[in-house]
Amino acid sequence: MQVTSMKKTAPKANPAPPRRSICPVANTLDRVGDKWSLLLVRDMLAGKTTYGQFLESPEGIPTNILADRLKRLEQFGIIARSAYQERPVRYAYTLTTEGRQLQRVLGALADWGLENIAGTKKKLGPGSFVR
Amino acid sequence: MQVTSMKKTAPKANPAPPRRSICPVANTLDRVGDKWSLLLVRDMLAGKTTYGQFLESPEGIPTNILADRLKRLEQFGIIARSAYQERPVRYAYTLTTEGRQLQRVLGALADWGLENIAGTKKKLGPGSFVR
DNA sequence: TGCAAACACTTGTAATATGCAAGTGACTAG
DNA sequence: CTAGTCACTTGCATATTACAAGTGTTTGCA
Repeated sequence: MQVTSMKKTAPKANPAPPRRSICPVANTLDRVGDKWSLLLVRDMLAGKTTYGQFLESPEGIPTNILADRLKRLEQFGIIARSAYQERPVRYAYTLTTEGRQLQRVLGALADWGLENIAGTKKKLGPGSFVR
Repeated sequence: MQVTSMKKTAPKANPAPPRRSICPVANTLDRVGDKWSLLLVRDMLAGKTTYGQFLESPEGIPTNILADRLKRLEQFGIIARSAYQERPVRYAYTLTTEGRQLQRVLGALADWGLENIAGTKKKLGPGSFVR
């Protein structure tokens, strides 16, 4: 099939999603403002790196949501994917520098929950990200 | 009406929604982990109190979502509703002590956005909640 | 050589949430 | 009496989420 013009192949890869406002809070929420994204960041801060490890978390993220969120977070530059072995290829997901800076957000969310929601507990130990 | 046993009439009014885990982050996200709730908290920290004022924010929250979120946040004890005038009755929504403590979360989200998302700006002035 | 199992997903489908437009009721100003 | 405002509610189309099941690649083991 002959291509007579390149009209359809856009010069930009992504058409830049419309932003709700210039507010930094609104823009941050558009990236991680859902029920799952920040839990994945939490898990990565705690040292988890693989798809299987994320599935083990007690909240029980559905597999399709997990795949979607990993893709989104990677597109936003919050996490990076790298193969940690070939044959079979296995991927490790880790936080970028940007992603690691979300630690302050996670810490604030955790503090609020511990103070204001009965029955919440921080799991201390080597894997804990808090402070 | 005779009550032979109290098995069915629960001592609690609400059946307590199932929690995903005891993690303070997950529980906090179950209350405010969506695209709109924290923007309303932001607006209230900035001094807004009425339904109409929330609608004016640049993000453009739909009216049904606004009504729903105000109800939810009130149920969670994050905001309180009070009539500031009778005839016609008009309501003011304000943060509770718990709600005001979300300021740390908002501050962290704003800081992250300002550092990592190009084009975001904090609107300084009398209404700014940052710090 | 065959077979079960693990990993990292993808697909299908139903339930739920969101976004948009329009409508409602109580009042108020002209 | 009419138009307009405020604070919502309702209907409906679309999008997102949750749950279950399936896929392809590879390894361990009999």
